[in-house]
Amino acid sequence: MKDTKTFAVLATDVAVLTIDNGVLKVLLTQATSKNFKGMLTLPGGLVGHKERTEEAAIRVLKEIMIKTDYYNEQLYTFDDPGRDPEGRVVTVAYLMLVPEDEAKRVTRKDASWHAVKTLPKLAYDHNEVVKAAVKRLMGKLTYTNIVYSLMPLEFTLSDLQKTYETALELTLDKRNFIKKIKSLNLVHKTTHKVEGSAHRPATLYRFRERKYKRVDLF
Amino acid sequence: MKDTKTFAVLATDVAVLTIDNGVLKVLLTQATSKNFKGMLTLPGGLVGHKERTEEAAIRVLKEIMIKTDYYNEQLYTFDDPGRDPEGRVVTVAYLMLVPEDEAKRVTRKDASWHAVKTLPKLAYDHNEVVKAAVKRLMGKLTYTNIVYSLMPLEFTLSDLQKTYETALELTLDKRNFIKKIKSLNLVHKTTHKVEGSAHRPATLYRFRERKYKRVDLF
DNA sequence: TCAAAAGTGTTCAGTGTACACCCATGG
DNA sequence: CCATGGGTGTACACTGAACACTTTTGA
Repeated sequence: MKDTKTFAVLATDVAVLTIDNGVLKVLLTQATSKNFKGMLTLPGGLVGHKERTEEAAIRVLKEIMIKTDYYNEQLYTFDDPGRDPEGRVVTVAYLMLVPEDEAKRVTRKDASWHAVKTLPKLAYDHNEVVKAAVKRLMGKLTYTNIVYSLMPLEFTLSDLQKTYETALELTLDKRNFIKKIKSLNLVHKTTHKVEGSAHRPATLYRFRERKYKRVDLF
Repeated sequence: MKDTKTFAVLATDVAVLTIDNGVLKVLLTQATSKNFKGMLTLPGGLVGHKERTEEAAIRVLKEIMIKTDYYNEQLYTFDDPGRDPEGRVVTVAYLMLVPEDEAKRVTRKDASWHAVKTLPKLAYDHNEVVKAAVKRLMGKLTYTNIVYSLMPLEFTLSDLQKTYETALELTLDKRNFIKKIKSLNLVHKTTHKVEGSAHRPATLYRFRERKYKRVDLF
């Protein structure tokens, strides 16, 4: 066996996550393969001969979303020989994070957001992929600053807190949270405030830099 | 392009790391491909048609090492279309950790350990793979208990400390280190001591469990 | 008795946690 | 004036960090 060149079909799938109104969601489309007709699936497709898997992932997403320059990282490679009944398909999965306000900008009709907590059985091993994506997200939220990739340009500190609470499934004390965020120097005030709410207007903040780095949260 | 099935050659490479006498090392073999003749390379090979990449990785390692049931995790998939001059080869890289006392048990003559700090130019993109492996190791040492996979069954607390110091490139205070390790309840004393040293004999310890879990170190 | 590494506690600073009330606005 | 979420400070416990000397052994 060791001298046999093996030709595998190379694919990519992307778990695009966002937080929508206090719910962690993943972007799903309708499966087209005859084996999974009628089921939901992660956006994905085959990789071109000269193409990197990440490029292929972006190419596929461009058919679904207007913008694709969001946080994206390689997640895991799924290689079970039986994962696709049609043959040996190895998929390099990616994790993409989209801010809540951008998540509306999904252009294809068969694509929509689904709460990760209540997913039906997905095509292929995509339930497993989503699980890995959520786990990765939860890990990275606690020891890096990637939360910026889930937030709009300007946001309130309550928004930020809710994002952590939703994604990490915990509740935080408002005063301690703010103290922490301020001590890490991740954000700065803007001169803007949220208008039109039936209560004291919240100050809008921005991240000092939207660039991945390690920081020590919870 | 999106409707073209792409056949890629699927390979696997393993960065096997160990700590040898205060030096972090990686297991390398002689490259055989004509493009990289004479260079060193990570152990690796092509993946069989019905084979998982991890199985293939273990199969390849069995030709080099007596035992292979060490800590092993998928590291990253390297897919640059130009990474192998002979054609499109996508490699799923693994990270394996071997305890110092087991590292002697390398059976093939062309395989040997090399300090990761002073590697020559390796075949393919294997310098990059090693770099990713070391980075992963350093991360996991700080927030999990995988250090067990680098230690022999019994070890002194100084050994353990030196392992962290070597792999993480830092120095630790002995008293604080022991306090930390004890508070995490990771190890327990044995009745054995190290004999024959020209100083007070050190107590040997064991891990309570050699099972991956998150813990909060440094 | 000397050299070498093992083994052991305390103090202090800083961080994490618990906790409650007033503020600004729209309706 | 009421309802709603925004915004703020303090006290205490705990953790992390700095730091030095005695013990046990072999040579």
